[in-house]
Amino acid sequence: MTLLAGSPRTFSVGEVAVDSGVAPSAVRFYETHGVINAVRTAGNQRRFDESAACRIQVAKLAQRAGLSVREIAALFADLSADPTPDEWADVARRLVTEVEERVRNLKAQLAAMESGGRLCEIGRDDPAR
Amino acid sequence: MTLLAGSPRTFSVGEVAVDSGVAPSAVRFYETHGVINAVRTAGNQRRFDESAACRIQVAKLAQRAGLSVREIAALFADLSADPTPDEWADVARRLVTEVEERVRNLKAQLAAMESGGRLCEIGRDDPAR
DNA sequence: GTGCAGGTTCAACATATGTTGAAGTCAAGT
DNA sequence: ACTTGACTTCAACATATGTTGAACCTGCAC
Repeated sequence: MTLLAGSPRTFSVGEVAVDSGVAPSAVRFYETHGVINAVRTAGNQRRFDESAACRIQVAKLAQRAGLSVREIAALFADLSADPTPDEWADVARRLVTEVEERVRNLKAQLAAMESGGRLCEIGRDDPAR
Repeated sequence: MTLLAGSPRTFSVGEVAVDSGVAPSAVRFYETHGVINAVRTAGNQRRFDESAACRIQVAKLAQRAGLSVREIAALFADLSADPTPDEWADVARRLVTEVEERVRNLKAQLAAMESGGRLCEIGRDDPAR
């Protein structure tokens, strides 16, 4: 059943920054843009669960693969705090599907250019030369 | 030998815009940033060779796959005006290599997360729980 | 209970990637 | 030669992705 809450350990902005390898300002930026979620202490300080650093590491790589912060936030939207392996698996599947689609598009265009003989008149008809 | 120049047809900003599916302002932007090259008429108007629209179409897809305009310009730097198939093939090879590397990194991180059992402490050691 | 490292917000700055508008010039058809 | 649509440059604006600094507040260790 695994209904027990895991370790209630939380992390400050600075800790998440170190753990994820980005600047504290970036951690705040990701929170305001929905890539990670925070609760607040009585004194208004952010506290993150242990998935935060992980989300950021994935987000950075997803950005390198062409996804915007908005797209990444949307992708992570289904993820609960301290997500289950199943939740992560679903996110991973959708993420990989998306980036592979983009790579497929790129490759198709390149292949069309090369097989096109001379140059890429892909979407164009060229009736009168 | 094929030393004969191909068709000396050139294209205006507006023509390249239509052929590549971007706005004229974007065509000028790509020229100032080295994605495409222009010569100038006596009256200072840009004239592009027929590879320009093609470069832009590839550039848009490469951007979707995570490359910056600067990176794309660097990739196209070796390309001559009206590039040979060999030149295009070399650019295509390097481009695909780069984007596939990024996808590999993304997948590796995701796999590490899932096989990690619980969550991603990838680069971190966690001596005291 | 005090000190201070590290937290808060907010505004300004910075870079990337473009778009828009003004003011003026070019090219191509008639 | 004129007209007119498309071109030129330049500055301002817009959005995305952050960083930096000022001014102030918290949490924790002593």
